[in-house]
Amino acid sequence: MRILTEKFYDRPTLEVAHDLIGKHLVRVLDDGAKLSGRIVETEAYTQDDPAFHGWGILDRETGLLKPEGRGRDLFGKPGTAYVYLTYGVHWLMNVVTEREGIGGGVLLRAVEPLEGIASMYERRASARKDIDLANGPGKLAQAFAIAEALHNISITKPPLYVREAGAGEHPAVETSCRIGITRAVEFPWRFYVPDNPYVSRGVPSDIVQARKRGRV
DNA sequence: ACGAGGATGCTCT
DNA sequence: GAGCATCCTCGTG
Repeated sequence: MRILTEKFYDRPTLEVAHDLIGKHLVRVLDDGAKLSGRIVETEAYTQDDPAFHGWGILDRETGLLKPEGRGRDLFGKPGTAYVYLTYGVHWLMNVVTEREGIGGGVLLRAVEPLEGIASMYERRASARKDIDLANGPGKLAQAFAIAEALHNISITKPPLYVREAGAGEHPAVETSCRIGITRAVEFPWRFYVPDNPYVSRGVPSDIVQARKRGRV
């Protein structure tokens, strides 16, 4: 099955986020063991998006990029990994999108494990069922041994890449607002496979905020 | 079934 | 010093 090339990621971020659903994320460990999973949930982040890590990198007056800052690498080459630590505890993985110089990223939020499941359980101590292995962005990274060392590497070849799915694997895709954010909560930029049990249990942030308001 | 709270370190629209 | 693109555990029903 074909590996997605740089060209796939060199497109509008929302299209990439949508089209990644159903594809297979593949990780080859140092010992050669292969892990894979079907992508069932993604989120898009663009340079015109206040929730984007690179939001402050682009100077809106001059159009120039600041040289420093965490989100700088989101303006780099499409098809590279953007891996960062959140809450001081969990690694999260994005795929860089859009041509070099334009900011964009797709957060991989959940996969349905396919290969290397026993290996995933070794790193996911609290997982009781396959569903718990990678149904969230932090869990996914842990199951697939994705951390700082893979930041900024190309994801068009081992040890990390995405491949086409088999014929007939074209799941339905639904959208919602994104999960776990406080800015631009109304952007409907989360993509997921409806009724798939491997999708994360998170509640979209627009709903979370509406509930909060209702309680006051 | 929820909901609350803690962990833990990096970044700073 | 606050705020995280989160996850886990331990309460109460």
